[in-house]
Amino acid sequence: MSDTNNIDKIGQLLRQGGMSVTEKRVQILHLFFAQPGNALRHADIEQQLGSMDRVTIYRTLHTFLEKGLLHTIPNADGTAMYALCKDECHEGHHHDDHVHFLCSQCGVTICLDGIVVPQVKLPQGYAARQMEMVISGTCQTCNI
Amino acid sequence: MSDTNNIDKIGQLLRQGGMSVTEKRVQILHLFFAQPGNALRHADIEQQLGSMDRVTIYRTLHTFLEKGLLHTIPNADGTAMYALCKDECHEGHHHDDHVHFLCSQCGVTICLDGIVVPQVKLPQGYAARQMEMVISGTCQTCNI
DNA sequence: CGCATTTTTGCAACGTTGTTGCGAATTTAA
DNA sequence: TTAAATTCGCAACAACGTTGCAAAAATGCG
Ligand SMILES: [Mn+2]
Ligand SMILES: [Mn+2]
Ligand SMILES: [Zn+2]
Ligand SMILES: [Zn+2]
Repeated sequence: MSDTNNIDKIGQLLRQGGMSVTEKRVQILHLFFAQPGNALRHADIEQQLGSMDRVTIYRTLHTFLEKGLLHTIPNADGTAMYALCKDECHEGHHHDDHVHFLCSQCGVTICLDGIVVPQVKLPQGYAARQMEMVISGTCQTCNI
Repeated sequence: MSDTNNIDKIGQLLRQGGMSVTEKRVQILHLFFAQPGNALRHADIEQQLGSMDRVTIYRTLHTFLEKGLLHTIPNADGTAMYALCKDECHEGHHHDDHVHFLCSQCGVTICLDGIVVPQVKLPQGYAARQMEMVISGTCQTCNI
């Protein structure tokens, strides 16, 4: 997908979710569309966008999260990671049942959109609502 | 298991791992043995032990982690959770392949020691080393 | 046991991540 | 174009975690 196509799609997505189309939101969302499967931390965005205020990045990530544009990925180190949702996600209603991969060599976090989190049978009395699966190891690039 | 038995076992475990047996370590480990399947946060320990220094708690958790007495549980909110390892875990070599359950009602995090994380087939080129699975929903107690 | 050595603890100070309040700037809608 | 609503940047704060260092406690040995 070309860069201009991404920018068109971004404006459209924002309006669809009832958000105003601002320069900052477009810039941040553009980073995610540049590498669709990749998760980003707040710090990654701050670094790549140089001059944007920290608080604006935090608030934008929250907005995108609740509007169903991004989802979070649980990780052992304490920092939040965000990645693009598929089109089926909407405001307050996520459909992200895929496995996440964390490369312990290069640090990249990847959505394995094709791999669905397998069901497990819980002990009597437990009711599952959401299942998260994170696999760590070495990624395609680091294995060459 | 009785309280005195726990205290015996705790001293034994510490010596086995080559750690000195100190009052603080015994107190912290005792909390974990009091409710074996339950995970604890730094803040839980600080609250339950009242007068212990924050830094001592952090350092003790790290020590127990690297000695194979505790393992961490990845979670979406940014705080680290710790739970007792099984006997098969040793220094720098964990064997924790069980599913974790997080109750979104009462907040408890539980090791489902009997439920093994299922295998998944990764795309070509990825090499898995560790797999984490966290299921959230409502626990036995909250479902009554 | 008594004593020297090693390890742990508490305190203070600092770093990082994330949140909140508020006025200025931007976006939207009329 | 203009007024209202929203967003942005700054400052200040809070929570979580780390590091250096001196005092206290644990360990090992004669
Ligand atoms: Mn994902
Ligand atoms: Mn566990
Ligand atoms: Zn990699
Ligand atoms: Zn519960």
